[in-house]
Amino acid sequence: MSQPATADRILDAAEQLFASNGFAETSLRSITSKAEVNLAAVNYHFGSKEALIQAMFSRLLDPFVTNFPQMLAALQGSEDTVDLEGILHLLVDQMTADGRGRHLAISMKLVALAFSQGQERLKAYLQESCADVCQACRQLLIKACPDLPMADVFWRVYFMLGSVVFTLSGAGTLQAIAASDYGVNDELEDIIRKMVPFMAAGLRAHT
Amino acid sequence: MSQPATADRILDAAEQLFASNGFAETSLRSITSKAEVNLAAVNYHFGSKEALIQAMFSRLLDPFVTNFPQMLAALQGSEDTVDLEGILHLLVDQMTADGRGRHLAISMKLVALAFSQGQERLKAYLQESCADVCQACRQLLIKACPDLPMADVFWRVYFMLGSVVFTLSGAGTLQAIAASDYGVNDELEDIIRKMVPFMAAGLRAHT
DNA sequence: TGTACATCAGTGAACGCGCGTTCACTGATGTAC
DNA sequence: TGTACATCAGTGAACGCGCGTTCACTGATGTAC
Repeated sequence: MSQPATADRILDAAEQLFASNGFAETSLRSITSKAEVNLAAVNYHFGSKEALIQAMFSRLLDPFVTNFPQMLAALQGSEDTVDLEGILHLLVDQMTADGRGRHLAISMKLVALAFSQGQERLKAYLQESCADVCQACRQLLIKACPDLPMADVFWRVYFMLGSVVFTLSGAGTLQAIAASDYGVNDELEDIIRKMVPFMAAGLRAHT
Repeated sequence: MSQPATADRILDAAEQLFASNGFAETSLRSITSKAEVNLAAVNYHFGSKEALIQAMFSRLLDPFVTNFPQMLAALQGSEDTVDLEGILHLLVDQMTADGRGRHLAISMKLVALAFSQGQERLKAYLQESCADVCQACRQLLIKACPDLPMADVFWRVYFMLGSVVFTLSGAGTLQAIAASDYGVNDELEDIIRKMVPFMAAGLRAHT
């Protein structure tokens, strides 16, 4: 019966404004103004600014966290020799699915933001909801790199995560530099694909 | 004649508080309280909160930007075949020089913060003051990887920067996880050194 | 050497602004009898 | 079918709090004559 779109309009505006300005820098007034809803609607639908931020991350991550296990299962079911590039390309495909170009950059900005200036509550929530996914990835990578000590796999997962989050969250700026200094016009998807050989080689490197 | 330490005490407190809480989240009152100086001293010495943030980054980056060229010169003077691992280890040594362990994590947090939630003014300043250093690094890496297209070197520099900034800025949390889940107690310096083979292999990877 | 003035480093109290939040209220839709 | 009540979605105006900033002021040090 056509759910009222107010809450979603608030979340849409919040994503964009938080991503480009930060959490404390973005006022509820600017969000409700962009979403064209009443100021009090935020507290009516979400309860508080902090709860709005959590709800925003839930909407962003829940589909990913839900889809991930079956994606991994499909991958593991096929063979028992694991192809590193195959895993990474699958992750990339997952991220770039259904043409969510701009949205991906926004998501990564929000993740970077949460890590660098989020409150403890938010970080704990993110760590908890990603723990399984991270664990599953790590298992897969350990299998794909049997010669590498587990502690090294651990760190290299974060090295890769850093590359992805940093590059994609700053993609807008970096694309502009690349275009003006090197005349290359890489789309976001091109940049992500360029990461695959870099990360695969990094993972395979001898300690 | 023993310069008054007030301004430096403010900068010290600002570094720590901004790094752990963010710019807008940290009030001048909390900074001056930690520094044990009068609230009005910030505006007396720096003019505004924004100017304080810029001054903090200046103090942080200026020594690095100043030292960097002669460091590179020393490296280039030695031979004309450039050793990739040699460059990276030199950068690592530069970062970990004079036992600035905790300080490095704080610096990286501030850089991550500036990228993800800084105002345009600050980002422009950082980009400008790092442009030469970045350019010099890129030249060196292009020489070290003659088979790689320049545009790829460009992107891979940011992949590496992302690994470094992300991992070091979250080092505290990650070290705790590593210790509890894998029983490894890597110091900050160990983590940075682990990055060298990862990044070198990533740089050498075929596109 | 002494006096007058200038600069410097800091201080305490107040200012006004923008913020997140609250509250009494409205109008539409759903449900019970 | 009609009436009474309940719930839901939203609204407009106000509240008080904490913020960055300002300003008149103080006391110490330096400089000129």
